[in-house]
Amino acid sequence: MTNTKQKILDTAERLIGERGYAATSLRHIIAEAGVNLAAVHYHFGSKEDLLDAVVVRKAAPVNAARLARLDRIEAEAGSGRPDVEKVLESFLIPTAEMANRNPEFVRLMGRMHAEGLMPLIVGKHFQAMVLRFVAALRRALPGLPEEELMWRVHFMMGAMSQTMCSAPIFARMAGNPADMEPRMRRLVTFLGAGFRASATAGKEKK
Amino acid sequence: MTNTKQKILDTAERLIGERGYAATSLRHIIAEAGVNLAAVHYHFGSKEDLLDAVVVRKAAPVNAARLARLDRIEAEAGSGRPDVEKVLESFLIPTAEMANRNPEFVRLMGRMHAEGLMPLIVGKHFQAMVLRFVAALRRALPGLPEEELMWRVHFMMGAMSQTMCSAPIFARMAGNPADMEPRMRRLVTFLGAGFRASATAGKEKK
DNA sequence: GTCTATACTGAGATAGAC
DNA sequence: GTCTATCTCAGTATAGAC
Repeated sequence: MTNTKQKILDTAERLIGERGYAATSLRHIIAEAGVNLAAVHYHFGSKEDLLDAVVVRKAAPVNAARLARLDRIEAEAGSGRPDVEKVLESFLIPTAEMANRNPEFVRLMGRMHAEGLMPLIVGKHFQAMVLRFVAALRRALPGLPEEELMWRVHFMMGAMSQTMCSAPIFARMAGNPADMEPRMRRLVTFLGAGFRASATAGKEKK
Repeated sequence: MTNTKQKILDTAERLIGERGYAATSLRHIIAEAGVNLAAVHYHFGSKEDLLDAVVVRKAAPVNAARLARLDRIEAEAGSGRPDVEKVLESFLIPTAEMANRNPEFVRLMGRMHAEGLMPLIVGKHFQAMVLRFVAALRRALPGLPEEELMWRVHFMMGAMSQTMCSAPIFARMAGNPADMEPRMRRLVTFLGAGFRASATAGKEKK
């Protein structure tokens, strides 16, 4: 990778983490990086593709950790059912670990979520990993209808991305914003109970 | 309200619902509405304030329905504990009802969420209503520590806003995208179990 | 009070010279 | 690979007509 490309990535990561994607202009980035405006389009094609490169560089290690944990849990379960909470932990805890090692990661992910850019990025790069987790949850909850499972995964994704960003309204109780582990553990408890709920509990009342 | 102001609101609502906020320029809106560019800034001040006016016009009836349901539930409960699921329903079902009567509402709210604009709007106009729901949940779950309750409300908000927009990845299972009632009922079941979960279940394992 | 015409600043993107 | 110059389009601000 050329020096110019590296400088653009590093500067973009820092500025987007600090100010957000929409509020960070390419001109601001290139001024701080000391490179030319056209170099961004030469190396990345567009502002959106630059963001993509920045996010992938941060998120790839997290996804690797997630899959490693999931591999271990599935090996332990053998042909039996994996534990729902353990599967959820393998998905959520690596985020917290990455956040503790690399606080900018949280800021960047929080920004992406706050600006509604996560679905775009997730769809491009994380879909395969998510499908593996859905399969693990399916084995953990064999009685749950497939459609119900998919909706609950949907709910989980919403709660998770909300939790990864410290929305201003909740900032006062966030404690150390970079220490995501406690809140991720709360989330595992919450989601675990939701996933275990009987699918028909709310529908038989009619 | 003047005719010009009305036309701007109607056109902005339609175009933003179709294309999103960022992708809809003021020039596009005023061209379709047949009004002058400066009229937008005269009546609304800025593009963001225009969005605000559009959203409030749609969301005010939903909030009124939510509070009416909550009033009824709290009256029924008297001095006892309200039912968690009923409180959640009073928050979630009016959204589905509005969606069935007025499909553009869902599209607009989905766009707002997808572009990360909900926290901004919620903070401005819905905060008081949310606080009433938090109070109702607190009475419904007297054993739950306050901090845990606040995090679970946080999780709920994430799952709900995710559910209100049909993310492309889930579009295939959305059925009629405007019929949100089934998915909101699934969400009530899921969240109800999460809220009822023991707060210490996930923390004693250490 | 309402609205129009017009100009200003800054954004992302691109063509072509080097 | 890199840079200069330029393009189009965005949101915003203001002066003044009705």
